[in-house]
Amino acid sequence: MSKQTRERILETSLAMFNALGEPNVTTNHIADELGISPGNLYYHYRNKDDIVERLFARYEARMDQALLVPEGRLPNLEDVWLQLHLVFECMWTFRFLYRDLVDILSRNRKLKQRFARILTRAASSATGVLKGLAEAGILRATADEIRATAENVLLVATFWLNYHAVRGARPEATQEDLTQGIYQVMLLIAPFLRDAERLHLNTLAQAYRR
Amino acid sequence: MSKQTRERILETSLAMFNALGEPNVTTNHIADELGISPGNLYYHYRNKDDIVERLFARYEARMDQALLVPEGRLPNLEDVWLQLHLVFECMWTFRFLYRDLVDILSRNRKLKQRFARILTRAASSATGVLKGLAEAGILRATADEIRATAENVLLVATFWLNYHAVRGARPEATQEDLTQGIYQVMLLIAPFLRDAERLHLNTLAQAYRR
DNA sequence: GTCTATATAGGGATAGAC
DNA sequence: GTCTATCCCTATATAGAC
Repeated sequence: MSKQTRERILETSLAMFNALGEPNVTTNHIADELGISPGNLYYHYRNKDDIVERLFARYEARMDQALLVPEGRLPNLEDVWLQLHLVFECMWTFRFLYRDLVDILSRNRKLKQRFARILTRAASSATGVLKGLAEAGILRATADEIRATAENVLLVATFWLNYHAVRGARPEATQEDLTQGIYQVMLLIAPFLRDAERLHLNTLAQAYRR
Repeated sequence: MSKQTRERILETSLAMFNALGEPNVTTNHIADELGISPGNLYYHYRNKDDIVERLFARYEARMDQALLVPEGRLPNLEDVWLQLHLVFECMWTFRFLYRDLVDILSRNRKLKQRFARILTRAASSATGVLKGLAEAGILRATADEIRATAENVLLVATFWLNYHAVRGARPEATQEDLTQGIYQVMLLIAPFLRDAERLHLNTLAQAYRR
């Protein structure tokens, strides 16, 4: 049973963090929800931060995967869609992290460094893809424009869920809200696309107006 | 002395919230810092949330001012710069609010509604300015592009400080970091500007590359 | 592995003296 | 207005029995 309980604690913690926000979930809440004693929980994990770190490791591994860029050929817009879906689904799965990002990272230096590393990887991925699109003639932008746009892509993606939570009335997001975020990112690069692709994208995006 | 203490509590709370994050500052900390007793603090304010609400009211009033759009004439780029400065300085003054935005608003329905109202006003202000720039011939974009861009302007502005904190290594931001955020917003609308203005803006922005 | 019981610490908040 | 003293409650974490 040991391994199962250990795993169940992680899963339940993730679910509760996502539902209520990490600061609002105590180790007692988690134990209660699982129907185990607080002492038992502390047998499996040293403390709450330990649980957060384990969850972060999973997040990190998944995001590293999502940020991989197809090698050996120039990217196209389909690649961008796919990658954005992978990234947004990863963010959604570990959304508790994004909800209280600054606070969580400020309490744990290691996590802050690791998250900064992910952002750096994401920046280089975004820049690489945009450069590839430019090389393929799908997009037209100067190096400066690409750098600035990549930065805004990171920012919008990172905080889309927070923005949505604060802007919208409904408490929980749906798959459709995620897609809306993806469009919001795509519209950052739309102005630099060839006419055909830009018009196509704008048409698609209309379906997701708030 | 009564009025002075009441006011000093607000000022010290704001400073400590900004420096340490609102969740990490207790009423006892505030009283200690002021050199008064916790009981005295509770004489002036019902609870911590009361303090947060008073600070929010000041934030709200100042942001409402910053969001006013010049009436009776079409806007120009100078107006945009000025307004962004006012908005960013307001956000900076009350940055504790933005640091833990989702958590703070989730604990207080009134604040959530009032913040949503501000965002709505900001959206209509941004849209109005962009439309005005289009009308003045400074900018060229479809109604859909304007709407999407206004949304991204809000998002980037709202979370710029968080993004900067999480991305950069240095803990506290400076006036220069604020200016960087303003450029980041300006670069959202750059692709839609007339050639002369776009080139000028891109040149200016280079000085603020990270 | 799991439980019960408990230690410790801290935060929010109030009563009553001055 | 201000302080001291205190209460209540909750959260983290550990010890020791089963």
